[in-house]
Amino acid sequence: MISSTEVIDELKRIVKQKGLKYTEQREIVLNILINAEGHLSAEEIYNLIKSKKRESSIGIATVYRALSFLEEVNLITSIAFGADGKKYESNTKEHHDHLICTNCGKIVEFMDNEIEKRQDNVAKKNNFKITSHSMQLYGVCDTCQ
Amino acid sequence: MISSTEVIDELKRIVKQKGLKYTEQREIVLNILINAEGHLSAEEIYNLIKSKKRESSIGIATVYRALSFLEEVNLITSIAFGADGKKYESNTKEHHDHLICTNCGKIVEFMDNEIEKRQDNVAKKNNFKITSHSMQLYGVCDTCQ
DNA sequence: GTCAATGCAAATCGTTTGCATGAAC
DNA sequence: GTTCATGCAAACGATTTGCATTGAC
Repeated sequence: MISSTEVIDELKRIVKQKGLKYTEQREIVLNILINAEGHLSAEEIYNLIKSKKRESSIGIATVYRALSFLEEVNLITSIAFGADGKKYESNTKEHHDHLICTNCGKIVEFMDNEIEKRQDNVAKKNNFKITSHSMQLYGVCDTCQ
Repeated sequence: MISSTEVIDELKRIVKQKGLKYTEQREIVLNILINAEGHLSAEEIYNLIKSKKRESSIGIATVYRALSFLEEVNLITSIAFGADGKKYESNTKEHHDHLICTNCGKIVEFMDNEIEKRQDNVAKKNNFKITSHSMQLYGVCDTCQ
């Protein structure tokens, strides 16, 4: 687990190293994801920014550009939750998979070392060099049953 | 594994039972998915129909409507492959997961009983009643490395 | 004849792009 | 001052909808 200031510093480092510019907007987007409980869509992030700090405006295009950039430099990760489109989470979190309630939308994160090991195994057997994986279990949660 | 005529009969049964109408279009879409090797998008199915039988026309909207319907009654399943949008496969196939090459798009299907077992376990521990799951391993395949 | 399904075109949604302007360096 | 990032609006691709017509029953 990495602290949030460390991630922001990392962003500054990457931006400088690439000869790019450090902007408030990229920091805001990253900060929101660091402090977010769950997984956010581009639109949700956009709305959060607009409602929280009404003095500074931000364009939805900038949110998308920031998200692509942050994912490219591996500070955040996107996951495609069914039809709902892409959602993002910051990489400050440990790796984990998702249990999703199809009724209320509740998401429980979990991690199973044995599954991870077996996934690597499957990949090896098929001569794939794994870069990432995505695993979601869909069902009905405790309270919704 | 279920035979393709059985699936078509199943479709006829469901349609009748729901008091709906049996149309050639729904049958065509289902048939394409039954006979398809891999996973097809709505657009790919649409193009297949247009090229194969140029006498009968079909609208893209009808393809989408047929796909939603068939998924709803559980004759086909959709999977969201990253940014490429939804793809469909018929439920005649055994359950399996996917290994996806991020370079050439090649998809390898696999099945691991131990992983399945562990998934059920995780669900039980969290009091979820699992309805389905989706698992994709992303990486670079043999020939692309 | 009734009602659902279709085909088409228009509408909508999420996302991306072009371009002039503004901000970081 | 140069160059990258931004904001806006227009463009885009995938999917959905409204509506008049067609086809299954």
